[in-house]
Amino acid sequence: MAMASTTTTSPDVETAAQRDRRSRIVQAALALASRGGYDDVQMREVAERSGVALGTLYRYFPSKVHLLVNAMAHELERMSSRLQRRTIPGDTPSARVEWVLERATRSLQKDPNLTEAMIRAMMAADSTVAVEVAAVRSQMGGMIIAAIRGDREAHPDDAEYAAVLQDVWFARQIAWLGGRISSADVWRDIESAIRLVLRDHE
Amino acid sequence: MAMASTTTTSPDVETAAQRDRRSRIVQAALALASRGGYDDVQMREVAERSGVALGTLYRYFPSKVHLLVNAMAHELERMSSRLQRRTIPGDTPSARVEWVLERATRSLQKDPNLTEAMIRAMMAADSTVAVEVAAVRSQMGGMIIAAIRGDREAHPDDAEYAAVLQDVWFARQIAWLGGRISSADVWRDIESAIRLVLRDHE
DNA sequence: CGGCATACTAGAACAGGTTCTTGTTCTCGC
DNA sequence: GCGAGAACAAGAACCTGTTCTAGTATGCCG
Repeated sequence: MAMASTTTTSPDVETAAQRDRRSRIVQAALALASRGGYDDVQMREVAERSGVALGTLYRYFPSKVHLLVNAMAHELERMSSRLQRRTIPGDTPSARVEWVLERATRSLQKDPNLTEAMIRAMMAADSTVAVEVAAVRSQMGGMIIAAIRGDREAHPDDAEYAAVLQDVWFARQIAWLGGRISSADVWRDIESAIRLVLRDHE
Repeated sequence: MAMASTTTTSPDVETAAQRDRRSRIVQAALALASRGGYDDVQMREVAERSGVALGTLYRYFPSKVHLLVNAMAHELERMSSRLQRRTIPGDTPSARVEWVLERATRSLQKDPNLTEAMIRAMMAADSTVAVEVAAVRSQMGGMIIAAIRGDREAHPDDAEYAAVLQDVWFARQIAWLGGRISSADVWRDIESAIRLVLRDHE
């Protein structure tokens, strides 16, 4: 199954024009998501705004969910790379994880519509989006694990703690989207879960 | 805001025929969900099978999500009332919660299509479905809290533990739906979260 | 240059959730 | 029994995600 053949440029490699299109599409999606959330990201309008035909949009992103999960990965990547440029403050794993997750939560909730769009896409993801979803989770997991670890050496259970915290984090966001808890509750619940999960892991 | 007025029977109270329609609708939804999951529950077919007009279906359940979340509450209610009729085995909270959640998980996964339909509906629920979603969560939370407690007296943190475990439970179901983990992993992950969360609470 | 696959555009077409319209039936107070 | 309003049936209509069709442009290999 090596590189397929010789047609056009080799697969995987996009021309500059294509990178440009892809980027315009993601930007348009983010803008629309920010304006009115998940429902306001309408594929026809994304296509129009990014100056591509509807069919082309679907060539780049095979569904609305793919598009939005990709956009989320894009946003998390920015957040994560900003994080890696500094040392996480805090003397205990809980403190550091709280710092990181609070920052991420606040940063996302500054733009509730955008957050709603991304979280809903994550939830709606079926197995055809598994790869993209995995990218998002690994980005997020990486941030949490780094925070647990701090400057100490890795602990084998770190990944498990991170996974539970990530689950709670997503679940609380959903509860918030579902109007079941307030924006303030989101953070209170997450904080309490962090302490609960990391209580001995000082 | 007392009882509105005199028209028809008083609000809230359904006639026998209406209870019957509602029940037929839920049954039809469950049957279709069981046949092909969320996508196979098509409102036109639910209406047809339950012998009501599409408009009537929408009078009873204002959206597909409402319908399916209601169906889930319905199923959990059955499960919960079966549980209340016996003593939960196990000497520790972990053991009891494992017993309950494993039973619930297995019972649901016996019918993966149905489970998929219900979980997806839970995920898709926005604030207009808050009441129904709350019912599902409280049903589930009640089962977990009862298991934590066992025959001892209640502990103030029980609800918090139950909330985290429920979050993990839902999140793992989603991961499974999303094809990111296997059916076996679902249970393994939940079990490990139970032990993690309840480790001191013996 | 001549083919030829691929990418793209424009727009129609399809599918299923939701809404709306029109006419009928049921319920209840009088 | 009668009239008013709620509930219902039947089906058209609408909206948006997705797919399909026809035609055009582009890049590449011989």
